[in-house]
Amino acid sequence: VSRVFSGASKVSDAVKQRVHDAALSLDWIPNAAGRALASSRTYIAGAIIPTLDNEIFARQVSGLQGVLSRHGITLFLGCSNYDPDQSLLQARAMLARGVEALAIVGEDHPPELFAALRAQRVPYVVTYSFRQDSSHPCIGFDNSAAFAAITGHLLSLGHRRFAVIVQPTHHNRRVTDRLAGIHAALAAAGLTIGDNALQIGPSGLEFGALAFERLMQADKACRPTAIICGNDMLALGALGSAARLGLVAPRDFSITGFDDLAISSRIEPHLTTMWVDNFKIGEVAAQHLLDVLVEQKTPAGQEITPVIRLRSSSGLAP
Amino acid sequence: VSRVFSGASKVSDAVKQRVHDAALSLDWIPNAAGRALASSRTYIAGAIIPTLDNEIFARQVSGLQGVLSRHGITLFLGCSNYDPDQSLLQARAMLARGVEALAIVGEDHPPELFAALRAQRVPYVVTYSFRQDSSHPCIGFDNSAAFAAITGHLLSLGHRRFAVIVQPTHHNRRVTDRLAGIHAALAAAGLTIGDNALQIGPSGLEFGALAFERLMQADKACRPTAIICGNDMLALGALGSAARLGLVAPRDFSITGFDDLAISSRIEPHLTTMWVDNFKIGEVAAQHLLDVLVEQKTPAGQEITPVIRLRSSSGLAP
DNA sequence: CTGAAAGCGCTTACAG
DNA sequence: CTGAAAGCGCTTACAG
Repeated sequence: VSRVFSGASKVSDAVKQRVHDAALSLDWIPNAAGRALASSRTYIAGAIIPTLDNEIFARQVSGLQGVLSRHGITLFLGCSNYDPDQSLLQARAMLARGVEALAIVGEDHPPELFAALRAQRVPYVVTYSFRQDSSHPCIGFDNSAAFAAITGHLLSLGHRRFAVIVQPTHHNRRVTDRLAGIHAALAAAGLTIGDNALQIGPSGLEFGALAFERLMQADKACRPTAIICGNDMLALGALGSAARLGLVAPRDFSITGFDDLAISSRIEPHLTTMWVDNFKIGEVAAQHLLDVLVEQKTPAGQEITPVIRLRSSSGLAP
Repeated sequence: VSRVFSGASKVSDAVKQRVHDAALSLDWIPNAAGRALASSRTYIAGAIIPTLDNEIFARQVSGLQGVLSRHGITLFLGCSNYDPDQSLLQARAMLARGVEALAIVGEDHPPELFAALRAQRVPYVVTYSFRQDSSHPCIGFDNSAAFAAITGHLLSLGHRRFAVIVQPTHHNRRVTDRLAGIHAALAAAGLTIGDNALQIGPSGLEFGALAFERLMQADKACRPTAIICGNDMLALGALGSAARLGLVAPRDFSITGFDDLAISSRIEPHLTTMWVDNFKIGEVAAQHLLDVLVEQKTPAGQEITPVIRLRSSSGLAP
């Protein structure tokens, strides 16, 4: 039975047939626990992401799942909800169940998590974030460079008064890196962001709207002319607010997002933003893990470059 | 070691300590395959959804995953991409890996899939769809009744010329049911949908926009005054198209969606739609499966009633 | 409370 | 090509 089910080995067709018939009539399928124990292979991989509520992570999981299932590997999914304790728990549960490889979004996790992966000799890749000097194999993009590029675009349009609306930075190095990129690009132009011009709050339309109102309460002479948002949702929320206040981009202000959601190019004004191929990140991550598992390669990183989409929400400074 | 790690049994504190110390210094964690083989429990459940690209399914998986992981159960995730062959393959892979329970979106899957679940005695629930006379335990809502309700709302506003924009019906009973609900409600009012007034195409902004243009090419006297869309994305696409054509809801036409995406209440006009608590569907599904696993209950269904959100995209017929 | 042993369902040499 | 046996790492009575 084992020889028949574990593929191409020397079994006569007659026996093969007999085994298959018996399996069919008994509803028998091989037991993975027995196989795992005997072969020390589980054909299971894991993915840990912050949340499925954000389509960028959902797309990554799609990419991972597609490639892995084509190679006979089933995927465990865990969500940390941006809580490092949760990501550690999920990782431990997956290790105990014998995952052979793990993809995890970002590198801001407890050191115990990476230590456990090393101790169990489970190959892993960090996805979404990419830093040249990271101690982990990364598949993603440089958050700092991406936001420096957006800032550079707005500077080239003549903007001098900047504001920023971003997600919480707590346990989220990606956001910290984005802020660092903005600060660096502004500093190179001799500019800074004032205390009131940095709005930090929950990712979503709601806070984008609120933050925009706060920013625009200032005297017209001091108001920011360029608003950099940490993602499209925040920017779309801000644009909703602008419509209610009678402010129009790019006449009264310029605004940028990040992610290039489907809706962002289909509302007025079309949103200037950056697109990251998250599906590809998932696929590349899966391929890297397979390379390590199947061909014993050492896991390397790979940078996936985001693409800037210049649209009508950004224009020359007034 | 087994007694220490499998929880509360009679082991002296001294031995407990010694075992934990040894485990720590050796980076030892229990092997799930051995445990599964000896105990015939795997602590694994599975979820099969059409796609993660749709936030309604992503939310459902979040709900499932949260409840299950709190009960020590890890979740396999599979996506079928609306392909019945894929859902069968994924289900088989999960059964072979010993899932103890399965949640699967919708009931339009190959009979072999449900037969395999029964043969392996793996409890399952069908999610998202709910039909009183279904042969499966369902946790979700009645797609037909939901769309009959939307149609009823538009009828009560005096509309008599209806059009429909929906997703492909192939291998997707949920869409067929939605159409049936619309047809039934219209038939009760002595109305039908003309051939040209039924637009079927890929779910998304793109096709929504295209379908709307097609519908509005007709003479003003024959144009539909009420457009029922299969989901919010199609409706938002249609509204984008309307803006370009200079048509305004609810003055020139009324339009409805389904899902109540975050953006739907934040663009002009606010979209009339229906909201389904998909997170709750996931949580309830997980709880039902746990009830079956832990307390040997027989799986029952549960209806999760959608909520209609009346907003400014629908109004009195011209 | 502790130790020793059988057995869960496979894979993998090994002998024929 | 086929059969028989050891062993993977646990759990679970059982004896003490």
